[in-house]
Amino acid sequence: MCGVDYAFKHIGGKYKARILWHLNSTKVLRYGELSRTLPDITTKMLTQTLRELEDDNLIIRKVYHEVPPRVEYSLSDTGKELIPFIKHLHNWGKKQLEKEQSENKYKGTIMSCGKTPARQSSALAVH
Amino acid sequence: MCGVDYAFKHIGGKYKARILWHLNSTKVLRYGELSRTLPDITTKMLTQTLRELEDDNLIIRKVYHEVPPRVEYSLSDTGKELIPFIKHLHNWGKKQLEKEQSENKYKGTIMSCGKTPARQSSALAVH
DNA sequence: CAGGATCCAAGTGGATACTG
DNA sequence: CAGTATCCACTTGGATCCTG
Repeated sequence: MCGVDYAFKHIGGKYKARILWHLNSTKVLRYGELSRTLPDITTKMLTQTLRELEDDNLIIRKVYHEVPPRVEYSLSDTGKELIPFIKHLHNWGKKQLEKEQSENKYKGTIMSCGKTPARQSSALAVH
Repeated sequence: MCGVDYAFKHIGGKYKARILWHLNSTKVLRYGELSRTLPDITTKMLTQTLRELEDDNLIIRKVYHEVPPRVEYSLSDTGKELIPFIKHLHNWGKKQLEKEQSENKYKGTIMSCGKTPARQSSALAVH
């Protein structure tokens, strides 16, 4: 077990980083707001993910005993420590996405003159 | 699709970050060396993970056509851009682990990334 | 409104045997 | 040495319906 392993175990998964990221920009979000912020998430996954984040002390869950019920989620101090890295990751991912997009513009027009070369025959191979 | 999503898709998984991390400390590693560095990985997972990293242009695969065969892996420039953030993650994870250990949650857990400590080179300290 | 409970499909990783 | 090839267990996440 190492730090990298540990970290990925706790903030890996499909939605955790995104939830932390959104909580950082908005400071506090209700359950329904989170649900709308992540349009593709199901209630099961949202609840489950929030529980895990709470168990790991990355977010704070505040329940208001009202009718109708209200629950607010915000970043804990430990969770805030992850923001710089998520930001780095976000920028890197965005850059790569843009790079891929500009490459895809020419896909199928100029680039495809022949068969795609096999992996082993790449220019990197030393003969 | 957002940057965070993209990034996690490409460096998520059980071994990717660890492989990049080790490649950073050692600069270049052969297949067998990586296998020994990550004692719990199977050849199937190691090969598969390396292929994905290569397809995403995060590592460079250099084949020497010798007998016995030799293949060396190293970080690409894009891969190197990920190191600062993996470092952040590593430190955060280590800190959390130590916090938990002092709470006796993980009694007897051995903390290390792989077999060889792979002393941090001076180049790493630059960041 | 903020979940809980099931059931199920897809994806991820492991064990083992074999190869150029 | 550096992988392939199968087969299989487990985990993750999705769909749907229900509730205090």
